[in-house]
Amino acid sequence: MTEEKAKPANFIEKIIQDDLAAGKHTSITTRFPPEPNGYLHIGHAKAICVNFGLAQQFGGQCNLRFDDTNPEKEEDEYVQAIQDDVKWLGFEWGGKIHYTSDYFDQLHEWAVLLIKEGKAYVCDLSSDQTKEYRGNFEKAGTNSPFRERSIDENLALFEKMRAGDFDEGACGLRVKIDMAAPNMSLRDPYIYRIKKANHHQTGNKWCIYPSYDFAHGQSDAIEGISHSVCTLEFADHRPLYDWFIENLPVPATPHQYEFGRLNINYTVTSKRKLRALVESKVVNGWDDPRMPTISGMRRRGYTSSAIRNFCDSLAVAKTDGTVDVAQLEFFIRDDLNQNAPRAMCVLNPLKVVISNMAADHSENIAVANLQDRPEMGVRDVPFSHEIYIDQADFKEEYSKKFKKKFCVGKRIRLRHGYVLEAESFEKDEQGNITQVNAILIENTLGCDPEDGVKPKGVVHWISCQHAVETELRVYNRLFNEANPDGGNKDFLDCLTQDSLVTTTALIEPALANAEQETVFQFEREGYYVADRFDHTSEKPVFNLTIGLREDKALA
RNA sequence: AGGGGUGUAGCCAAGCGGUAAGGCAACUGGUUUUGAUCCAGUCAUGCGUAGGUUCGAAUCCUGCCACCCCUGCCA
Repeated sequence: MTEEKAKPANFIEKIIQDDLAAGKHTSITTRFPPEPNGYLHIGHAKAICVNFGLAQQFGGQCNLRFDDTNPEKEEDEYVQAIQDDVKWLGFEWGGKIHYTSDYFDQLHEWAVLLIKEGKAYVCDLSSDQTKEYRGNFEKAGTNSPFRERSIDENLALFEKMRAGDFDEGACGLRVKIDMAAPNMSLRDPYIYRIKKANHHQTGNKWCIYPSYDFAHGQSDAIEGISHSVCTLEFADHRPLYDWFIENLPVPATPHQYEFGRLNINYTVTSKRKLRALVESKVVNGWDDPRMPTISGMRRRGYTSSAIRNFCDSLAVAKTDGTVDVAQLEFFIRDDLNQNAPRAMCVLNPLKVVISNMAADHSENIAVANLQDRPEMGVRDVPFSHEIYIDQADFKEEYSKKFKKKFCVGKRIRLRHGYVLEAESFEKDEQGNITQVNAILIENTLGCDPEDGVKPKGVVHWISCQHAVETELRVYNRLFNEANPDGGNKDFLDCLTQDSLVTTTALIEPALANAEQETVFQFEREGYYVADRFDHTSEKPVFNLTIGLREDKALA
């Protein structure tokens, strides 16, 4: 075991440690509670890692609960996709999947109880009137004229709401707290509203639905959640959360803790904006490789362990900062560098003819898929007298900046192969170099030239007659602004024009048989993944996951 | 009559009265059959700011400033 410095505990871990030490809990239970109204994104990945991570760390359990209190915005497509994403990230939820809608009967019963205790009332104010009565930051609100309705009247009215006798918006159930509270969420919040929508789980059973505030804490209590961890914007709701727990005969007393949500520069992490990108067809769906959705990153070739490592590197604190994308990219490269098999792909082919090699000669060079990882296997790379290298690797004239490039009179090492020496090159009418003529230095497979003249550089290559064509989808960042949704900018005005460039390239024959979703490092070029859906051996398709780091001095 | 949060390097942060951890980025060198990786090293006399308490303050106190969130029958 290597002695690594322990990561300092974050404030939530400390709270849990204290609770456990004080005997407040013998075990802990957390929950990840997405609303199924869109796909999960990198911000959710952090929440998932925090909640499931806490459960793992303290030997507890984490529930997956769909917070489905607003049927108008939700769909079963999303509940399926969310499950796939959580599983793919590598987490297992405790027991069955939970839905807030599982508790609609109980929640309704508790709402009736609040009415019976004189703590809730049916309010007929329109939404505009409600807004006026609520007051504002500087001014206290005023009580609704319906606040003092009798318990019997409220009971009857609420039953009529439930029975579907009222139109949407005609009235709602509110809890009687304090219209003068400085915390706006305490000014008689609505806890039930009329929505005559079909619900993806409960169908047409209900036409009234509990609000987030009325459902969340009680659901936590029902499930025995000990630590309900959410993001900072819910901090104002905590007093309300606690109010329901105190005023209702709930089976447990969960507590809410808030941490700062994840922001990353050059990307947007709000479902609303991601949905806009999908609906305006800026991208090809929620799983477009340019999307910061979990399914998009997956299709991009990001691995789940890289995403988890990134999330674990993040602070769980109350600050609201913006993490540099470079930090995400570091963890992607770090994982791929250690695990991605290597292969060769030539993006801009330049033919090299080897004059001292028989035209009908061809041989297979056995190449390890990943150095120092023999279990990753070996493949045959065919070699013959005509090969392609990348145009960028041949220079007409030698220069110090390009000391590792190929040029006439200089030697170059073919990656995993022989050493070549360039003799001449040919140009077309436009002045483009069309062919390089070279000689092969004998006995240089796996060893240096016997004359002691070692090549300075190494280039990747493909045998002409064995090359396989592939489609390459080269992705750049979607936004050209570090903060696309900052200030008074419209994030749709910050889109990069060439966020997707589709080209063709030449790959080793072995790559055509790659399994979908396998990420390779195309040596000296970058990491590319065989597309999860479109790649086949007949028509290979690779997506750029991320480029290799580059020496800035050479750019 | 506003309330709730937060300010430590370019970015993310640890620190909880004893003299500024760590990661990313950047920059120097070295190794290298990937200009990748890897290895070694550099990078805050300073903790939003002004005072105060103390032998000693990023840590305690006071004032001020800045930023984020809250006025959905969304979550």
